[in-house]
Amino acid sequence: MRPNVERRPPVMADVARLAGVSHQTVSRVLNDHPNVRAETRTRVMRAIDQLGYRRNLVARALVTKHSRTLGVVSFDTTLYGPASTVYGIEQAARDAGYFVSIVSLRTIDRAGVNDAIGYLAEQGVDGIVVVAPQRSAARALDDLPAGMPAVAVEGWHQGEVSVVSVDQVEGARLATSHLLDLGHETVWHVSGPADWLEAEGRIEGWRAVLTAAGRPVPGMLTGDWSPRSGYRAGKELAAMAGDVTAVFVANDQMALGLLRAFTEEGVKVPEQISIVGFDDIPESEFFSPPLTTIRQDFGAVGRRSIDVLLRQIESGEALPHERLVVPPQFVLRGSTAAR
Amino acid sequence: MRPNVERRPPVMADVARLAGVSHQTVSRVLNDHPNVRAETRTRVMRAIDQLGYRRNLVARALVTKHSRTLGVVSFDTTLYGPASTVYGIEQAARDAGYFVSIVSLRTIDRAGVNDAIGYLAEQGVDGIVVVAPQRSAARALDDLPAGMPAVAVEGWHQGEVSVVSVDQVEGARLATSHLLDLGHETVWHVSGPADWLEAEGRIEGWRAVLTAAGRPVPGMLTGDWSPRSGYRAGKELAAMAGDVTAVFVANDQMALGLLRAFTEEGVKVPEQISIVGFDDIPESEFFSPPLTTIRQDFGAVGRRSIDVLLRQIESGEALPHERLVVPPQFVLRGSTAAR
DNA sequence: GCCCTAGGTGTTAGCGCTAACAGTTAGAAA
DNA sequence: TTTCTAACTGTTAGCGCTAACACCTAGGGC
Repeated sequence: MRPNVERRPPVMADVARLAGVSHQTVSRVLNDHPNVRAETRTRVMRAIDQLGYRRNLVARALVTKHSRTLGVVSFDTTLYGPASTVYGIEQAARDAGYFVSIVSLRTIDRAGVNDAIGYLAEQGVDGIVVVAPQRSAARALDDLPAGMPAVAVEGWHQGEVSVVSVDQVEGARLATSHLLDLGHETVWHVSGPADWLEAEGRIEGWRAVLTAAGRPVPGMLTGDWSPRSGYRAGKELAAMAGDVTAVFVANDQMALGLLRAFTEEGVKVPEQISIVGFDDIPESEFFSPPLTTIRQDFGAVGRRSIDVLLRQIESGEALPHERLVVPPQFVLRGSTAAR
Repeated sequence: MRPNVERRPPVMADVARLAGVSHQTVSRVLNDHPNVRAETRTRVMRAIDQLGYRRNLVARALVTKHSRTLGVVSFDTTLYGPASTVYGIEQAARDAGYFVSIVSLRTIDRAGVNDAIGYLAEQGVDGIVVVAPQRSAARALDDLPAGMPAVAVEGWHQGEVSVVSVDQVEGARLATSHLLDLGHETVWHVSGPADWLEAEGRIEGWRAVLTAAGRPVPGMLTGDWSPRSGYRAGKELAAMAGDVTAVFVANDQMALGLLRAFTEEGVKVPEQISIVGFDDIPESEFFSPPLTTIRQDFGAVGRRSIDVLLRQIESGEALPHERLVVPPQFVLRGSTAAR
C-alpha cells in the first residue's frame, strides 16, 4: 500500500480540538447523551459541519459489540419472490436503523449456506436472516454459531429457530377448492421441484382438498419454476385435453408456460381448461387470459422476519422460537371458469 | 445491556495461549504470512479448530482501514433489471472476496442517494456502486465523499466517476431498424418515464433511426415501465389500428400490457401490428406471441462495474474515469412480421 | 573464533471509538 | 455557612486486531 497523498479524514479528536472540548463530549453529542449543555452541543455540531466529519462505525462497533448490520443469505435474487422478500427485509431493517449485508447463493446447499453464515458472523453482523426455501438449506440452520440471533424465511424447522413464511398449504387449498367449486371433477397439479418446501406445501394442500372431497388424485407433473418447464408440462397436458379440465400450477411463471403451450395446441383457457397460478407476479394480471392466482405478500414476510429478528437481538437473550405465518390471498381473474 | 450469560467468543489471544505462541503468530497464520514454521502453523490451526475461533473482521478493518465491503445503492430491486444487476454485482464482489452492503431506495432522488452514500461511508465501505437510472440520482454522484472509489451503473455522467451501462441507444436502433427492415412505414414508441436515462437513450435511438431513414416520427406515448401503463398505451394504439403497424416498446413488461390490450381489442400481433420490447425478461419467450426484444446482459453489467471499482480500490489512487458499454443483443421471436 | 544474514518469533503501540469513572461547577437543602 | 446533589465535562482504559520493530537462533563465509 503506497502512502496516501490526500489528508486523512477527520476523526473525533479533530472535532474535539476545533470545538475546544474533549473527544468524549463529541461522542456524547453524537449519541444524544442528555447531559450536554446546549451551547456546547451547537459548538460541536458546528465543528462537525466545518470538518465534514463522519463517525467511524467500525471503531464504534468494535467497542459496542454491535455493528447494527444484519446478514441476509438468499438464493437467486433474480426471481420475483426472493427479490421481493429481500427488498422487504432491507426496507424494514433500514427503517429500524440497521444495515443489510447480502450473500446470494448460486447453488443452495447446506455447505454453501453454512459458509455464508460463517462469513457474515466474522463480519460481525448482529443477526442473520436465512431465506431457506429448500430442505437442505434449512438444515444449515442447525449449526448456527452459538448465540447468533437468526430467523428463517420460507423455511421449515422444528424449534431451533424462528420461521416466517406464507402459508403454502392454505394457498394450495384456496386454489384447489376454487376449481372444485367451479364444478371440475378433479384438479391436476404442476408442482415445483422436489426438495423445495414451498413445492411440498403446495402439493400437500392440493392433495388434502382432493382427498377430503373424495376426488381422484391425478398424476402430478413436476417443473423447476421456470416458464420453460411449465411450457413442457403444458404440452403434456394438452395431449390429454379431454381428461384434464383444471390445473393448479405451483407458480405464475410456469402457468405462463402452460398458457403458451395451450395456445399453440389450440386448447382454450378457460373454456376447455381452467388454470390457477401462485405468487401473483406483476405480469399475471396481463396474461391472456389474466391469471387467477394466489397472492403472496412477500413484503410482509420480509417485514415480519425483521420484527422477529430485532426482538431477539434487542432483548439480548434467547427468546422462544416462533412460527409466524402470513396468509395467502386468492385473486380471481380470467383463467378459470365453471365446468 | 445486561450481562451475557454465555462465554464470550474466543479471541486471538485465546488461540495463542492454547497453541503456546504469541497472538501475532496467530495473526500471521491467519494472513498466510510466509515466515511461520510449518509445525507452528499446524499447532495454531489445531487450536483454532478446537476453540471454534473466527476472527473479528471489525477489529481487523479498524487497523487495516479496509473493510472488504462494498456499498450498493439501488432502486426498487423488485424489478427484473435492477435485481439482476445487483445479483451480478454481488456475485462478482464475493468472488473477489468482498462483502456487499445494500441500500434499496424507495424513491430515488438526489437527497436519498446522498443519504445512502453517507451511511455507507460511515459504515466504512471500501467503495460504492450506485445504480443510478435517473438523472436526479446520477447527479448525487457529484457530492461523493472525497477519495471514495465509486462507479455508476446505468447512469449518465460527465467525467466525475466511471460509468458502466448497456448501450441503450444502440438497442433502440436495433429494434427500430428491424421494424423498418420488415417494411413498416414508420415505428411508434411507448417510452419509459421522463427523467430515466434508459428511457431517454431508447427514445434517442428510435428517433435517430427514423430520422436517418427519412421517415415521419410519430407522437410518442409514455409509460412508467409497468404492464398496466403498457396496457393503457395499447388501448390508445388499438384505436388507431389502421395507422399503426409497428411499435417499439421501451420494456417487456409494458409490451405485455400492449399485447393484452391488443388481444382485448381484437388486434392481431404480428399480423396487424408488430411489437418489439426491451430487456428480455424470462417471461418474454412465452408471451403470446413470443416477444421479439432486445436483451440486456445485466449480469455482465454487474460484473464489469465491480471490475472497474476494484481496480480503483486496489490501485489506491484516482484512476481516469472510464465509460464502459455493454452491447445489447437483438432477439427475434414471433411478435414481428413483414408488412 | 568472528561477523553477517535470514528465518522465525515475541513485544509494543495504536487504529477510533465508547464505557466507566473522576473531577468540577453551581445551585438547593440543611 | 456547610453539605449534598445534579449537571456537565474530562481522563483513562481497552475493544481485537495488525504493523513495526526488536529479538533470538542457526548456519554460512571469512
